[in-house]
Amino acid sequence: MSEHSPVKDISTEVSFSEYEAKFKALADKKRLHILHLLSQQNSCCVCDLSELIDMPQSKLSYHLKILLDAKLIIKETRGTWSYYMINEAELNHLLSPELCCIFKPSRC
Amino acid sequence: MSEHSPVKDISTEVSFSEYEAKFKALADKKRLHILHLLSQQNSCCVCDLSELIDMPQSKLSYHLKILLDAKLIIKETRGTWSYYMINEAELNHLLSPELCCIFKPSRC
DNA sequence: CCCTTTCATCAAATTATTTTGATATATTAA
DNA sequence: TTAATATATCAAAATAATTTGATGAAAGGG
Repeated sequence: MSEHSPVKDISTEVSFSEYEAKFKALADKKRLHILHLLSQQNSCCVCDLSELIDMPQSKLSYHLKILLDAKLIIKETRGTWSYYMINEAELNHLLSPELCCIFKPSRC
Repeated sequence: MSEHSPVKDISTEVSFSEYEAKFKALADKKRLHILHLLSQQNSCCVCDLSELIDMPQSKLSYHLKILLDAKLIIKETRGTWSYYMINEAELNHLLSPELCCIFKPSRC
């Protein structure tokens, strides 16, 4: 690695950690399914999603938190309801245009 | 999910499994580092990579296998040496152009 | 043939992630 | 106020992924 400056190495390190978290969030069939469902509605509350995906609420909340922490989805609270929606800008930054049909709301 | 045909559901299922494996392979700092290093050489053998990344050979082989199984890298055997290189087509299909500077050989 | 190098694979130990069921908080409705 | 609903979080159990050190196979050199 002799041709790299320390500064570049540090910033690359930081990127690796950041992307690790985002790819980790994507690295699960159930979460890909959640993203797919969210991409088909404008926004969706936990209880509706729980029925759609046939998953107990605590399990779903666990997975939503992982997606939220990775900033792949956005949360909006109204009363006791939590509405989740796709963070399209973030997915655009991360994924190829070819993947948009599966994981992003705006169709190809 | 009433508005979807079974066929579409099945193919989406298949996609989810396929992408799960690929994102799982990307979901690790060490493997991102390996991809980054490979993207800076045309190809690299395990022993050289092991020194570059300062990682014991068996551990490195474990991670290379995960990347190889996900088809994110390509392996070429010559004698006792195994040379690994980035599978650029696959990464292009998967990742956004913005990520190319970090994980793909051809610079932006 | 024997020795060395390169690499893959294995089993055991360790560590991380996920699932489950229970509980807690906040909001709304009666 | 009481009851019901929506959601988050917790701790324990269950699963899955990673690390480690050892072993073995294949190739090449002397």
